[in-house]
Amino acid sequence: MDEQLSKVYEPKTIERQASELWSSNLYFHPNLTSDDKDRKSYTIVIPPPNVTAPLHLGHALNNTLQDVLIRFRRMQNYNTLWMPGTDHAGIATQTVVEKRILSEEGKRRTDFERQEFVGRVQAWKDEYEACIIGQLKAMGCSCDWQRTRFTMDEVCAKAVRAAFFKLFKDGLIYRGKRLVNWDPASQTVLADDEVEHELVQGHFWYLRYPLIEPVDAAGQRIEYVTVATTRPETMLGDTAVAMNPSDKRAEYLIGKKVRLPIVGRIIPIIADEHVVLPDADSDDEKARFSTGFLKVTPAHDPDDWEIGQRHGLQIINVMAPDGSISDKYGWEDAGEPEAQNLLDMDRFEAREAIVEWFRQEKLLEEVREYSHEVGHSYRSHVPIEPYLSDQWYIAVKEPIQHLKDKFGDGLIEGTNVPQNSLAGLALKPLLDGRLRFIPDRYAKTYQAWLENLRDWPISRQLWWGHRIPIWHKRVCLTEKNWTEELLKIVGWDHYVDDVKSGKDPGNDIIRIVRVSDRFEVNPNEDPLIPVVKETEGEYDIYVCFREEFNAKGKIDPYIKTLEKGGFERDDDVLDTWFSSALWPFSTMGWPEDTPELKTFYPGDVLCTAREIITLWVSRMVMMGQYCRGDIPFSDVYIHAMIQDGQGRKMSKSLGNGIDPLVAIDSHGADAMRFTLATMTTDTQDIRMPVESMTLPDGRQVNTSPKFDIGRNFCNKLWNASRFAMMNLEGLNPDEFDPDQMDITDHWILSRLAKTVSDVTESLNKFKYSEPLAGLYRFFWNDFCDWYLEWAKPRMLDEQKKPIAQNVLAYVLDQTLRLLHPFVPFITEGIFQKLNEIAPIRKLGNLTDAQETKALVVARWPEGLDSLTNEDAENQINLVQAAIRTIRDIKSKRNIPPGKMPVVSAKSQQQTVEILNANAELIRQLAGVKEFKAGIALVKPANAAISIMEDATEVYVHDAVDIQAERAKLEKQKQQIENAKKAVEAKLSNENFVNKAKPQVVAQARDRLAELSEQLKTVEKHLSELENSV
RNA sequence: GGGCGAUUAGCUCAGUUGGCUAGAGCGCCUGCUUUACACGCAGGAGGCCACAGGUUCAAGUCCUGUAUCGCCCA
Repeated sequence: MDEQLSKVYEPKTIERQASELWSSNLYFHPNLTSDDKDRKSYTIVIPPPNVTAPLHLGHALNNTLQDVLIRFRRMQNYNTLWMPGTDHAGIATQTVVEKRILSEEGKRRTDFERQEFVGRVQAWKDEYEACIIGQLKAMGCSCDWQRTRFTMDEVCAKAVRAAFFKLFKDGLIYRGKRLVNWDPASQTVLADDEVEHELVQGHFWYLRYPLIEPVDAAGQRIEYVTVATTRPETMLGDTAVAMNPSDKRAEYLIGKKVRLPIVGRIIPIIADEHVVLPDADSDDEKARFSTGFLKVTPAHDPDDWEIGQRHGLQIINVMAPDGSISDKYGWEDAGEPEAQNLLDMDRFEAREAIVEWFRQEKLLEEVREYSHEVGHSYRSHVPIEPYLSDQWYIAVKEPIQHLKDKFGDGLIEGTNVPQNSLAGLALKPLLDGRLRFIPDRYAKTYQAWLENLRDWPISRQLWWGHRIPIWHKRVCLTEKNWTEELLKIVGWDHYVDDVKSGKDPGNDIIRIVRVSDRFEVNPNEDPLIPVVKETEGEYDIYVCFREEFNAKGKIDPYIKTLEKGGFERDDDVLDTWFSSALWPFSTMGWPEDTPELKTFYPGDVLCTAREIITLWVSRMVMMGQYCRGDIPFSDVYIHAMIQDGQGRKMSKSLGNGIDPLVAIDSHGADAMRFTLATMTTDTQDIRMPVESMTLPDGRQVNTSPKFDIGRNFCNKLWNASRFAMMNLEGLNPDEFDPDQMDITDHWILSRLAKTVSDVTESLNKFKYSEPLAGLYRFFWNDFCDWYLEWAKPRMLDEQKKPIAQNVLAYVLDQTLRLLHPFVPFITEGIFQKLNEIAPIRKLGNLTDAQETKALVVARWPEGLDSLTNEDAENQINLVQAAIRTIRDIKSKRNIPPGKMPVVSAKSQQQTVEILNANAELIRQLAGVKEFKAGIALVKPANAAISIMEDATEVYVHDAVDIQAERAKLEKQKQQIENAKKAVEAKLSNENFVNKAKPQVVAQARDRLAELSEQLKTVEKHLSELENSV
């Protein structure tokens, strides 16, 4: 046996063997046959990792925690599904591929055909998907690999089209002109939560705008107004100057006009409450920097946009999509030579030039230092530009009429969120308690986000992603041509008929929108919009197809006809979160009502990091409710973020990240999992000191000494099991007789029983560190340090051996089961060997570890309560205390471990009985020749003494050292007196005695008695020492 | 600017509803080739629980404020 198992645990082999066992038996692949009908299901859907890059340590944590949960539930006989897969991560992946192609081939995206470029990204995706799945497998994730999905595979794409159609049909998707967060570098729009705010050292520039005519204000002549701005380049698009109506100067200036420098545009001074009044002493920084005059640039600032809307101001966009100054995107009065000079300059270059111009013209009044938050693209990291752009939006606060019956209507109390709006569908379950966050403080983040949610822009100017399933044509409809034009749209006449007759429109949804005012033609009311002279103009026609129509294969000829008629498919793709939102059910085959959906939806847990709460969790709940009518999971577990030893985020740029595969190589997958799980408490951050090391192949990589914790544990588990199995040869369950169990058997079974219930309870509460700490204590400090040591001589005794063997096998079996969710490989490996050596682990009628071929599907321990034994635990506690006391004396007196002194102890009757009954256990582990306790024993003159907590006196014979003895007793006396004083003070306080809980008072009294007894004993021996000198 | 969190042994962290004589692992010190394990065994040292007030018989734990650090969101 010991030949087969090496002394040091070597993870590689065991990891490979266990993986093969699991995958060849499809243990992670739940089948949907009828015999599983009665089992409760348990579902976790993986938050799909990005295919942008390999997994980092944060993913390792995230997936370890999910795997612990799913393995725990699988062992509890739930029908478990852990759905794996990856996310296409539109902008991120496209960006990395673009970068790679640029650096390796010097080509840009636009040098490729769209299909060709997408193919290149696809190749990247294939590479990284394989890498990621490999990493997950290496970590031991028990995902259902047969059902692995990708957000852009056909199963998910179908769901995306179906969901889009549903939203479009319900009128929740619309096209809008808005200021968006524009990333000029990647030239795409970003959602609010993709904008990172960074503190930037900038300036406030004070620019003078001359009035057309000077104004007399209370005898003072005003020739110009001064605006303060942090972004002078936007002044080219100014269409007003605003001031607060309560400003003293307002009465003279409102309604007057200024000439915009450089451009020469004449713009009005308007009144708006939004403008901050200047106040040099204010706590409000804005007031300190304000001049009272605000330049208004509706096309380049969100606040100004609002002001523009309120006052009907002109909207002038002065930039090209790449952030350079341009007169081709809405700026029509750029005729002045000064303005012409600025064209094609980058926005920051233009800033310099404009400031310089003002300086030259003596219109620059002042420049002040100012640090402020500036939004940056989370991808390209350039400052975002508020940019006017046409985008598709989802109306998130629009009530959805046909969901009124199911979800109710009207506003959710205390909010402006309608119950039957998408935001409402996500918020309500939280308020109803059906959706839970763990730790629950995160519920607040979720709630606040939903309550303040604005419409969700879903279009992205990318090539990598789900292309928006809309065909569009802009036509000029006139009184004369409109009938003919509309009839060109295949099916428009049938469509109108269907809608009018109340039938569900069949294969498509068609929307016609007048460009000038966004008026939408309603086929119900205006079946064939009679276009008259006043309504002539440009119209946008949008067509979206029903997914079932697509499925029937009828769509292609239809589209051909459309395209012949001048329709084009929208170029943009959907926001990545759109497909992520569908992930909990798109992976299971929605919109079909598949067996998977019936069995595993709604799921149970989403396990993720806190920045995902808004991006992902909320949208999954929203779309789960909307598409499938139920929440996708009831528990959202939010885990910590891993930081390096200095509390910094792990990142590529800092080079402080740890590759999970490196951790697995250096310490083993189980060790990594153990460490990650043991560090997982309710906190927001985990600090993981990072150390650089050189691999045998010369690579310089990062790892963490923290993984030693896990490795040491695995090594201990390995060796204890190895030792146990060396002693289990020939085990015969029939030779077990419960009456012959000794106290250590009763004790370890009692400790096991408690550990089982503690671990189970903790896991039910999503605790990780707690159950692992409990298991650590049980396995290492109880089982290894004491039980195994006491069992050694029993294994040499033919009488006692069968009992010890059976208990040992059983306890080891149960321990492996409890540890399995945390350290699956090593436990499975040991379990397989245990099955060979001791196939049946049962203790007569007491308990039975059900047989099973593999630990991964073994039953979770339960129902061991009858094995708890307080008497055995109390006795062993006392025995252990006595052993520690003796060991301490031996150590202090420099008695070599091999030397076996005679030891006696004096105590009260009950203790004496316990000590004598277990004298053999004490002799064994304290290393003494003889042990005897008595109530009236006298300390031999040459004995060293130690006084235990309960005042038991322990005498180690032939070991006296008067000096040391006295010092020790004096020190102990001091300690006891201090403790005694504190308790006495407590007890002499009437309020304490009267007000504290009775058991607390009783406890204090007991303590006092104990301390008095100890003190008496210590003093007695001190005085004896004095006398003996 | 809004929200959340952290501050306990040299380091990384536990410490449930106040009852603490404040724990663990690593590190440190002393001893040990004790036939499972030196990735180990035995023993030990080490803490005004960030600071200042308050509530309470009792505060690491509850409240208020201050300081430092971090994260999320706008």
